[in-house]
Amino acid sequence: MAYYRPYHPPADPIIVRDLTRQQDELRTHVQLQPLAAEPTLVAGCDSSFPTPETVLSVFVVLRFPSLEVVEKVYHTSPVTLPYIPGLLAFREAPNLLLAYEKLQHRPDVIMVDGHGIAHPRRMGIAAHLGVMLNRPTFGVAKQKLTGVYQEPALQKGSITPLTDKSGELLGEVIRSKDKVNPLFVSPGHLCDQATATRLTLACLRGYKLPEPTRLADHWAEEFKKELR
DNA sequence: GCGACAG
DNA sequence: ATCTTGTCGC
Repeated sequence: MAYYRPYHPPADPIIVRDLTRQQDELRTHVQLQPLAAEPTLVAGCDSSFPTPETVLSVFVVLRFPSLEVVEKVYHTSPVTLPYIPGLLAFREAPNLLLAYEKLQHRPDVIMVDGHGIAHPRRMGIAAHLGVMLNRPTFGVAKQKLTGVYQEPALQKGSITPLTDKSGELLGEVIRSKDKVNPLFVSPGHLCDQATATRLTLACLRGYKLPEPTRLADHWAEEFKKELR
């Protein structure tokens, strides 16, 4: 279905080199481990762009495992960087952090819209945000960034590993709903693959996207409309 | 040199 | 991500 291949405009090589080094430094702080305890509050976050020069980030907090919404906030800032594959965090994380600060509740774990360690340098936006906040995070992406995998069975719940060419596990490809494109789930920080996958499945409610990201996606779209 | 390329 | 209508399939 990918009739057109996205064209990625050339990015300033100086900026790319600097940000890439920052990722390598941040990477040394990442820790993959099970959560200290079963979560009570799970957050979801996502960003939208009301205008090409404005970022709008949303955070929603849900009680777990009931998934009832307990809070939702958003924040907007001017865009400072274009989208560059692999450097998404530097474009969206700063504003996500500002939105996070507005929360009255402290989520036990955060589900991020994007990859965790399933990244060329193992520093996707979920891992990046986790290190910045020093909080548990994992990523749920709709498209692959890097790695290889076999298509999971068409039935909901089917899972396949996402690995790099050397066989290292980067994440898991999950069919969250019958016959819909699978999701790419990977740990970010202070979380492990088993936990990320387990929570993703526990947050499904009949839709392709797990509730935290689905609702964050929804509100990112709603708040965007309100701003125009 | 040729593809791949989160949101 | 964003623009943007109808349409095919379950």
